[in-house]
Amino acid sequence: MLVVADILQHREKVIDGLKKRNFAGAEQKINKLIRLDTERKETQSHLDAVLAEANANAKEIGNFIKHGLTEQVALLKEETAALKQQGGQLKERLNTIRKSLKLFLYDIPNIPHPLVPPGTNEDDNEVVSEWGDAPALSDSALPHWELIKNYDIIDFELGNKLTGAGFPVYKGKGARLQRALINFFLTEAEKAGYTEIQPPILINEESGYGTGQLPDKEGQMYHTTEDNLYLIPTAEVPITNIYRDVILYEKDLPVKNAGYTPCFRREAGSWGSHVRGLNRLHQFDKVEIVQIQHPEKSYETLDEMREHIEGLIRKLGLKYRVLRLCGGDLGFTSAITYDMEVFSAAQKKWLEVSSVSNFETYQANRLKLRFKGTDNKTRLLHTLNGSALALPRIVAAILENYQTEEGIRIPEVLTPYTGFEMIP
RNA sequence: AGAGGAGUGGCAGAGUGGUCGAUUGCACUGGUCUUGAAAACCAGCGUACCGCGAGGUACCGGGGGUUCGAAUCCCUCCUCCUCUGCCA
Repeated sequence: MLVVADILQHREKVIDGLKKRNFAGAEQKINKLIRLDTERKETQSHLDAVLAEANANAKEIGNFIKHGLTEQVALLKEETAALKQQGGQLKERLNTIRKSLKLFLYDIPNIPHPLVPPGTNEDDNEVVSEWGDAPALSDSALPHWELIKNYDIIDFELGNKLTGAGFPVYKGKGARLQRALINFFLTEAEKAGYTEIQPPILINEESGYGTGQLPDKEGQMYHTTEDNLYLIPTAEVPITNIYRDVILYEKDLPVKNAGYTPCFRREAGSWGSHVRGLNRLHQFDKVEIVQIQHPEKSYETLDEMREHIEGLIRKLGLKYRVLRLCGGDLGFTSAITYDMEVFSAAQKKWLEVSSVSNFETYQANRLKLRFKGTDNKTRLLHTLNGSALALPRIVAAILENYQTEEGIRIPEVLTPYTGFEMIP
């Protein structure tokens, strides 16, 4: 969430930023927020004064008792009881104000970075770069949902039987390809200096709030009501929440963590014919990279992460492009996001396989993730994360782009991990 | 899952109703001394909110309660340890 002090200091900038996102009622909401904060300060000051007086009385009563001045004790107790009642009311009011202030802050998204282009939807995203060539496929080339049937490597019907739509079963070389990709991505992350993490894939409510999935995306996560836990939609949640309520030292920065997890998304209401095959699933595998960085260095880090991700796609030999998301398409908690899209040759579609974002202090503020600088001051850190990479669409692109008459060729970098060069 | 015990500042560890935000040790930071280092000595050393400041307020696992006053008493939840049970 945004920092109230920043809102007070840069009111116009904040409002302009929210407008770039097409955030409805930006001005009114910010004004209301400022009023609430003023009220909060006033109430707090008042309460503090009352408590200070009550505390002084309590000490005085202690002294009276010590000296056996029972009448004074009774008198002062009575007086203090009144203060206490007043304090109770103020406290209640303060809590109410605090709560609605928090709700307001939860409701306000991050301010976009100046580089973020204006726009309302994905058509307004800016193509930053493009790399590679689409393979020359024969006329008999098939989309991946046909290929997986023909080669019997991924089975949606079986998934339907076991769980339901969007939970495919990977079989034989299909399963092995999954394992190879995860292994390849993790090894590359390790080479790039990331520490591998294996986090829990169920998280509690607090963690959900920490990285901003709650309350914004409540309905998008699978919820186990018995224990009030959520299945993670991305490894970002547990891996970033490791640093909830943590104060780091400047010398420990940047923190670089990576992890493989399955990811679970309900995708409520976003099902349709355009999401055939592996294009959209309820459960999928992903390797995520997360960095925690000094506020002045986070944009260098963002570039570094982007290069890492692009490197992976290049090594796999897939044609791709990089998009800078426009204000309207930007995630709630993100200040800037780049999407990497791979070209799926048979579908003739761009498929998003990675999204890398700088959240600046938005998550850190909720997480209370700070660092102690060399000046010994405590400040909020910047958090960043990116997919490196999400598997299903990469698999879709590999299957389609590498299909031949003899079978599906495996990209060279993967063969040490798969142990085979061809799915015949 | 049942019984018992415990949760205090970065760590260790005092404190069981009254100036306790908390003794002390270690660690850490600055200084003195030293050719340098170590040792010794001196000083500093949690977080948040309000205030220009002096200063005030809150926080001893979380939440609630008793009391003029709670780290200390009560209730509840969470976590950890020991034993029993169960289990991959």
